[in-house]
Amino acid sequence: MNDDKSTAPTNFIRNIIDKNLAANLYANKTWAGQPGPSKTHKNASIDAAKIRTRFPPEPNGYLHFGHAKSIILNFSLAQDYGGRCHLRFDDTNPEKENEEYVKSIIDGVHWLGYKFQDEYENNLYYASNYFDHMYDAAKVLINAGLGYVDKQTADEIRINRGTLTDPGKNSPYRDQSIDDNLQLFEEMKAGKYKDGEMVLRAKINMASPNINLRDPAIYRIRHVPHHNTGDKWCIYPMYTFAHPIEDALEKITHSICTLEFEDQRPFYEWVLKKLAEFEFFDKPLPKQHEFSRLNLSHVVLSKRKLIQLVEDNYVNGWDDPRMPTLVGAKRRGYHPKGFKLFMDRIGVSKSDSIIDYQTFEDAMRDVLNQECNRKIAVLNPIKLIIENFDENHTEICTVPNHPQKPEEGNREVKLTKELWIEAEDFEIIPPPKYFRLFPGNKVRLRYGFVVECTDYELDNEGHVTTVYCNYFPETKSGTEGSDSIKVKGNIHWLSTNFSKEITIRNYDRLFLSENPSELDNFLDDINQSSIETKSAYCEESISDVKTGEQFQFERHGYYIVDPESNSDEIIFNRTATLRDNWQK
RNA sequence: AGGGGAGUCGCCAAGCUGGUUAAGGCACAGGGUUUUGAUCCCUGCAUGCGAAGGUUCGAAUCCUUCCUCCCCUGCCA
Repeated sequence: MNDDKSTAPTNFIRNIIDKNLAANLYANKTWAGQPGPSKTHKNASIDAAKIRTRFPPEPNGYLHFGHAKSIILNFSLAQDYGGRCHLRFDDTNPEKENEEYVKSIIDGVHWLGYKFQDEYENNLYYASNYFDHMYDAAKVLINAGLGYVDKQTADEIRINRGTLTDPGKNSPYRDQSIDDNLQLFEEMKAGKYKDGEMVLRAKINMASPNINLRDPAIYRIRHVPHHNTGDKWCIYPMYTFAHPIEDALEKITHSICTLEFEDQRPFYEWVLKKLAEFEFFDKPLPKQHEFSRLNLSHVVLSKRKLIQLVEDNYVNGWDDPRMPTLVGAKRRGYHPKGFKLFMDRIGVSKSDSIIDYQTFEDAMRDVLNQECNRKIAVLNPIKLIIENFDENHTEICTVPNHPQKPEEGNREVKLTKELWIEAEDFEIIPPPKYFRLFPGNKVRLRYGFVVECTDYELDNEGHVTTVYCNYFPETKSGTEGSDSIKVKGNIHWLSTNFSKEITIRNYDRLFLSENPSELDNFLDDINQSSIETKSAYCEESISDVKTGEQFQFERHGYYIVDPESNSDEIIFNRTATLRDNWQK
């Protein structure tokens, strides 16, 4: 599974990096060991990191599968090219961000298996720690006549921005003197003005066909305390201005973001080019590259919709195993290695795409098959009584913990006269090609004996309650006679005397249609049977299991111990079923 | 409508400085192994690269026109 080197990730971003490296673009790039403008890095040594990438989340929500794509992309690039990947909180909007999200994001990145700190560097950064630099950068622009304080209202600015087809109109404050702008900007910072009263704008071109270049706002007034800087600031930079600066301060080489920022790239480049002209930054400057975000079928990934699912209680919180969040994935039993395999398989490109959920699930199965030891569980029990079996006898059966990994060892399971088997493993009138139990048919009790069905019993409603069999003592698994009777069917079982009751939560997809986001109301599309809770029997060896432990219940699927388990009740969440090629 | 992107097998995705039988994965179909109808292993699966023209000995790759889809008019990111 990990020898998936045939699918060796090659994508347009790697091609760009290869080309940049071949051109020796970063040969003279210095790094002072910490972020800063050109003066910080000026006399520093050559950066040991061949490239620098970053994952820059805004701490205003929980990480989801889409973030996982970006995290894995950026960190694996840094890993593969001998570089570094920074985790940077893009916390420039105090109204939405908080520490709780910061913590959960750090946990999520760690959970996926990535480190951003070691004995050499600690690459955990906050955009809010750069506010002084950003303020300085804004003044550089103002001094160069490239920035002005606009007293128009938000509405006026919007109207004067023009439309997609009509050019905008210059602000009456556009030609204010540099000194006035400087003074106004300082007064903004000093708290002299109210929220929204004025804004600092870059002076570019109000007639640009690219709306992002029509004198974008770069600083706004917000008298709101910040989770990191407290009351120090009442003006905050806009993302479009802050982001290129953050990247340049951190000497990022490849600034990778999603497609919707493509139109923003000219401004990103404008900011850096101007600041480099005034020696605020050194070359090489970071370059922005865009890839298409992850879309998964049968899933919603927009923050707004995710919040709705949680707040309106369609799911039980952000870590509900049905949620496409990282905390949900962890609780569902999705494995970090599975995420990486999945990302390798789907690649990175610029085309919009919707990936089958099946592809994701299949990558998980691949990983889980390797990672999980096996257990036996009977989920839908009916009784099987071996008529010719001594009711005082207990037969010890040896069971391998992992069929492909003998080094995982064996365990013992006890077989007695009265057993639980799956209701699905018996049919009164078998469908074509059915090779499990039916009257007259022989089947192997996995790891035990071959039995032949002699009779069965029904309840008042016609449901099978008990199946009667005779066993063939010479056919015990692992003995010479085990092959003396050939059978096709092979079913699992548990002694009614030696089994433990557990709780099972079988999860299924949360949405019925392929693309719920396209629907008028995605909430109508919720799968009402996305969770099924039931009690089941499991082998005794399950008793001392711990939260987070994962197993394959043979012939069923992959299960993980839920945190809500306690000494009285062990709860298992179904991560995924096994593939099933058998159709009736 | 102005600007920016994307269209290669059911779903992804290489290739795209022109020259190979158009990689690979997932899915699917068939076969083998197997005490999980799982895993694993084989085999098959685009005369075709959004469409139409053109250039060329030769085009998915170059040119022209057209079509479809996505993104952009926050003092969000």
